[in-house]
Amino acid sequence: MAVPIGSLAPLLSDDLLSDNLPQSRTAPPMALRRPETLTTAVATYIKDAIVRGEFAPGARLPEVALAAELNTSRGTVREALRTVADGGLIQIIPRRGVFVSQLSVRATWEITSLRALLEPYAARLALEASGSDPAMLAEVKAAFAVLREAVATGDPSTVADADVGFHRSVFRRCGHDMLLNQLDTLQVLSRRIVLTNQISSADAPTLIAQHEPIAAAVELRDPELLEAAVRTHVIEAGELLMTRMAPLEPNRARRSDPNSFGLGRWPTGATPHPRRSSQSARNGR
Amino acid sequence: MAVPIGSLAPLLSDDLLSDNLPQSRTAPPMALRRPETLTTAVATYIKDAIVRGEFAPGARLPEVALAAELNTSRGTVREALRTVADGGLIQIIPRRGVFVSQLSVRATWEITSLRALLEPYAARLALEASGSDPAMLAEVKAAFAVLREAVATGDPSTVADADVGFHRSVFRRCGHDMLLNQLDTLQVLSRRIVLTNQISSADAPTLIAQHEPIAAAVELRDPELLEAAVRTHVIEAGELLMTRMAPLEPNRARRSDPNSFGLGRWPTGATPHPRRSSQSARNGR
DNA sequence: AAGGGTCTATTGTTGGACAATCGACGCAGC
DNA sequence: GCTGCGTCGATTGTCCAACAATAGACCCTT
Repeated sequence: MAVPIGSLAPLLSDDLLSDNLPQSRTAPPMALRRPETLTTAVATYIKDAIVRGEFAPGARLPEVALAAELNTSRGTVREALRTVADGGLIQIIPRRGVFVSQLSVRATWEITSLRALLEPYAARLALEASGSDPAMLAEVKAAFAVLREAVATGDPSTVADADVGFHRSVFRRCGHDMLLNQLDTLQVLSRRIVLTNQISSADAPTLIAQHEPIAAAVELRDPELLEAAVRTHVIEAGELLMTRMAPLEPNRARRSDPNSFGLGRWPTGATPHPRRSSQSARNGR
Repeated sequence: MAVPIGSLAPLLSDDLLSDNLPQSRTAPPMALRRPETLTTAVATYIKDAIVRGEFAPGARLPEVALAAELNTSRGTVREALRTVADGGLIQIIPRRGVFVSQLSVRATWEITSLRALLEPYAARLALEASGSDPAMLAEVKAAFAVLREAVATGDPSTVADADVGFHRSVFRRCGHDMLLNQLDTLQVLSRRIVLTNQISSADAPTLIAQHEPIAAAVELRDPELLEAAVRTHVIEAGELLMTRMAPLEPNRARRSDPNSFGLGRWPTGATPHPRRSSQSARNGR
């Protein structure tokens, strides 16, 4: 009974729960303090499972089944679900249940445009905040290396992780908590879309090529150039995804305004890398 | 007993709950369908109470007290709290409780910079989507009128509401759900900050003056001008708030980088209201 | 095949219960 | 007097068992 949700049980019931039981006497390893609460653990687990593609878009997540699989109470699962819902990964419909959110072209556009707006700014803040500290550059370079490696392996999941890692290395030090949260959330959503629309190994060169300018801009310590590079990449990647998934989405066509979103509606680049060239600037894209 | 949280009880126990009880036989007014669930009601109530200033920043919100005041179970309150937490109004610290989030200068900077980034874009999308439809302009004008009126009354709360209303009228039709959500959330946060840092009636003229260009840009149907106007206003308003609250925040000074955020770190305007003459056309894209 | 009625699975919500933890209080020792 | 260490209380985290309400599926009738 209980809809087979996936291979959830083994992980939680054995690892997390045991970590949650009797250990109050055994000199709590201060370093390993678990800031987590069971609810948190469940939430991140569900989140991961979704991102990992364990649940198809539109799939339903019944509370009882989850609770059973995870060996927790319904209440805990409910709380966890509300938490996950903020990330946009699932959708809670009042008396009908929670569903893994769909990956529509429109959603992709929304996510991409948001990223195209936020990420360049964050990157610039990070670079400016870094000053002459080489830490950021080192991190970006390392992330880039990881990305190359990942691409070499060809494993989509590994590539996706590396991609996320690279981007994060660029904006991580932005010193803007809200912004960072936003971007992390958006990236999770992006990653999920990327993974479900298999990036063929044919895209590998493109992938590397697109990231190149970003790393370069960091190396040059040119905030404006970095901004432009990040924006360009985010938009191009988004467009690739959208064009690739468009044919797979037949319905949705009868929208009053067919291309009210569609390609092209991107944020105009802040500082269209202005001086640096008289005005190639114009179309950040 | 039970920490007196505020005048919560009267509203919920009498209004919302009654709406939640027996009415299944009385031909459910389809129009008035309550998409709400008790949890939702509690959540919005708490949210409103905070925004209304009923709870001071840093105040604690004990679950039991809330549950008692609202005549609901702890579970429901907990769920509601998790929901409210996403908005950033409260902060849940794992085994310590939930607290009304602080209104620091830094938080103000984060909120403002985010708005300065998102709102202009949203406004532009809305304007472009509106095409020649006069609906948007009408709405903006109406909202502006309401704002003038509100300023005339001098009631801070009314003014704040009118301000929020005006802004929303400008970006509401952006056709970008995520963006809209973001902005609504940010606006709630902004509003709270504005209200706690009493905008004296002396600011009235400034307030009106700052909104003027926005309405004008909408009337001219000039997306770039609108973008610039919105960005300028958001930033100026934010700076006003920050300078006003800075002196009240003595600590926080010993940050390694005192003005790692202070004024000036704003997103460079896409088109820092530069020309508008020669080639604004360009963005027809 | 359409309409309507019933049934069932799931969600929303409650109440009570217990362990774990954080912070406060108060006591002892320097 | 101040610092450090147990105790205690209040609050949170988590579970359980139960019930009403609802949405959707199923089945029956016409």
